[in-house]
Amino acid sequence: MKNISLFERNVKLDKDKLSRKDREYNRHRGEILEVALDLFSEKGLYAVTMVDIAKESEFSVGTIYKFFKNKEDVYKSLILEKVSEFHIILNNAIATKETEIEKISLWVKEKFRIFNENKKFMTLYLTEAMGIDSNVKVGLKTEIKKMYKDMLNSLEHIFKQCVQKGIIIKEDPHILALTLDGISNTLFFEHIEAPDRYRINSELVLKIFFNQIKITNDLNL
Amino acid sequence: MKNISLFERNVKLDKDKLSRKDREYNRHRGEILEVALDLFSEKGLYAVTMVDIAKESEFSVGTIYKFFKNKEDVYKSLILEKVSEFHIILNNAIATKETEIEKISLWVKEKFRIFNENKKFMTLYLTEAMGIDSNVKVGLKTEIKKMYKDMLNSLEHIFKQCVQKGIIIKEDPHILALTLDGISNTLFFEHIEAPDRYRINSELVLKIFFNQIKITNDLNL
Amino acid sequence: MKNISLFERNVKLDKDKLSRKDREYNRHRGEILEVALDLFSEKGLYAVTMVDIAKESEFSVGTIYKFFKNKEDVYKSLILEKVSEFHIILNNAIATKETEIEKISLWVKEKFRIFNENKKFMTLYLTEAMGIDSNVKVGLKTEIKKMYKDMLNSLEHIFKQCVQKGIIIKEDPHILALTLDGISNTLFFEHIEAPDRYRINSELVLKIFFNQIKITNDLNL
Amino acid sequence: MKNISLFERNVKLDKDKLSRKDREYNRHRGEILEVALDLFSEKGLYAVTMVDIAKESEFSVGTIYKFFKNKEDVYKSLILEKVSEFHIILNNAIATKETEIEKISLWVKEKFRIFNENKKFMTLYLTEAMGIDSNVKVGLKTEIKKMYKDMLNSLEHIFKQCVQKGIIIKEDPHILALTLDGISNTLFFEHIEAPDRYRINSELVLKIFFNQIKITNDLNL
DNA sequence: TATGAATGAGACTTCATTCAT
DNA sequence: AATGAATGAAGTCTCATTCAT
Repeated sequence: MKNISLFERNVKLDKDKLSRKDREYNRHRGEILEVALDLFSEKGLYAVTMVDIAKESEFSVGTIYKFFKNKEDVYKSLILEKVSEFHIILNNAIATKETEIEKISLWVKEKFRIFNENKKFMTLYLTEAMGIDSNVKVGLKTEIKKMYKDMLNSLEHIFKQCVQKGIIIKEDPHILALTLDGISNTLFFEHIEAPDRYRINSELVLKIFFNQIKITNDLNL
Repeated sequence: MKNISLFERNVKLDKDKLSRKDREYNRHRGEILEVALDLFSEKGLYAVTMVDIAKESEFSVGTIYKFFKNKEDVYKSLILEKVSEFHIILNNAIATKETEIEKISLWVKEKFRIFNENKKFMTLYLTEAMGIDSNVKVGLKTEIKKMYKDMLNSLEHIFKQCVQKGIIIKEDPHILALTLDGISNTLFFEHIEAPDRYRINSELVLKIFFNQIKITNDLNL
Repeated sequence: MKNISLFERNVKLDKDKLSRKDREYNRHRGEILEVALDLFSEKGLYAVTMVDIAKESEFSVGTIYKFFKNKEDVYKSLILEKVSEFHIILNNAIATKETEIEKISLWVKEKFRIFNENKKFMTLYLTEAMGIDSNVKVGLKTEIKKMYKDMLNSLEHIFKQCVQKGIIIKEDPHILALTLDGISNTLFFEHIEAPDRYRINSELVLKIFFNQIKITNDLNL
Repeated sequence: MKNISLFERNVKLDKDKLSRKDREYNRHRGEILEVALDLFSEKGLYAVTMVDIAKESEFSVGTIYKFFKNKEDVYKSLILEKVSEFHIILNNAIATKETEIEKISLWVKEKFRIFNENKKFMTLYLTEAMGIDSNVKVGLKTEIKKMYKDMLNSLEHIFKQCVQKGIIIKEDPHILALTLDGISNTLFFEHIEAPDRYRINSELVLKIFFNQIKITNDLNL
């Protein structure tokens, strides 16, 4: 059991004054999700049993069911709450800056930070975002896709403005947003798996994305 | 049931002269894998039962177990055999061309073709490649990662030569290979999900990868 | 929550001078049983949880256990106390009248009143009286049967006297008592389920029971 | 395990030529229902576990689920199939005879036979017919009530003709049908519980039902 | 050889009951 | 004294796997 729970913190932030009961409730719920994250990210939804979660969280099985409707609900809550939080952070990053380039730059920086601070979770998330929908019977993927689309839209909007301002090449903003997201996912993922092998960070991603790969102009593609 | 099985073909290629028995065996095995691909890619490993596979393939459950040791074995065989095939195709693509740029270009072209011809499978594959290790109890991910690394190494080797020849910017070849793989995965995946919305193809990926994104040089990243 | 509880009243009758504490105790106990009756008669013993009873009665689960040893005890108390009350009423009915016919007549009248005033309960009761013994693990049925037998004995005794006095045909008084009970249960039950369709009341039951069904005497049975 | 299964027999009667497989299926299904009847009639729906049924029927739990969707399905199948059969027998009894009195007479005779040959079942049936609907979540009672109403309608129809022909007193035929059903249920039920104490049989029920109870005409009801 | 009925371990889930606060 | 959070035993149900035919 971890002492500090990311999930708990999030819940607590929303409401300032909570009764002791409510604070306990949030703390316990957070502890369960924390444990569930560890287990799910290590073994996947189906290889983790409710008894596993109970044992690891030092609650009884019955108690888990006081907080969550069923196993799927644990999984979905875990993912959706955290993804939602991430997308808010990324959208905020975009909002706080003036110029388009600064926005994009901060977006990548924040994303790198999120990857680093939530290594376990990111594997789970990316798997779910790509994967077969029916990992969870009722549309976890659908909900994630929707959130992902929203997030990508914000990025897309910025690229649109970049193109209009003539800062970057004329290319479909959606494609550009996808590209930046794809590059950052791939490189940050590599960073998570082997943090010390390559000097991967947000600067590298931006450099790769914005710099020319080619030097000569006569590449015959 | 499809009449033609990709899986069957692969097996047949290995051995030239096969008895009718063996040919039948290979055809049956391929039919089962074909059905399994349909089911797994639609519902995931855990939502598909052996009875499902039996019914859909019009074999009995017992017969499935004549071909595969257990359910895991069906899943692993399905993925590993196909991935192996893909990587061979991609490596061949690299081998047949003279110049580095041609190699890379064909590599992307072939990858695009593979994505298009194996839409169902690619989702499954990318999920497994990213995902939780123990989707299958013993290390499917490990084996896939190994094959992925081999494939990436070949690509990396080409970039190394590109850098040496001064064709492209000085950047770690591994990072460059990852980047090209990441961009192509992301865009081809989008193409699979919404084939008609954006004009995604291998040319686009190459263009994005090799062209400069930025126009002005004074981006303050 | 009903304000007035039948159960409370019964308990209070037994003891004349009760402290405020005891009076409260009885009132609370009655309120719980009242709620339990509603729930059990609607959904049956197994579909009602202690939490249901607690919520509906606005007591805590722990408090319910202060009044009753366990869930079975709630159910048994509910049924036995009410059945006991009914049988007392019916026996009193018999005792207050002079002639046998008046006794029987009042017995049926009172039974009709009881059915009408306790529609929910009667379903529960008749189910238990007929039903499987182990609805409640230890012999609720046995206890009910004993009370039922006592009640029927009183009726039987009257029929015995009727037969002796030559008022009615010579038939085993037990059979006659059963018959009257059976007819009244069946018709009153129908009355409960569809109160307005047929003019069922105590007079009808008496008329049916005492009148000849046949007109001609040459029925070939 | 009983060797002979009432349930099996019924199924077999319907279709003359069945494959060995189908015959085995029907026999096994019948054996399970036979065991289930024993257990349910003794302990009730909720006190019997699927493991009980499995052990007693000498099948595995999984096998029970091959034949029945769930525990409720075992219970419902058990009751509905048998009740249906009974009602067919009773309706046939009515159809085969000429005069109304003969019809009624045979109806009661057949009912007595059914009670005697299905002692265990009748308790279960009558409980279910009266009881709380939610013994089985989805409307077993509703289905039973419908069948009961159909059966009673046939009886009612005969009484209507009796009244028209002036054979019996003018009374609502529905009430008369209910009365006969009520008397027979009550007395036959007593017979089941204590077969040797009273000479209860179909003749007695008919005699009670058709004979005058009273002798003098000056009963003051 | 092919079949698919049967198995039973093991998962999920519920809820009567307890007991620390 | 009253509460209701926590417990965990026990039930339902699934499905990979086996094996008699």
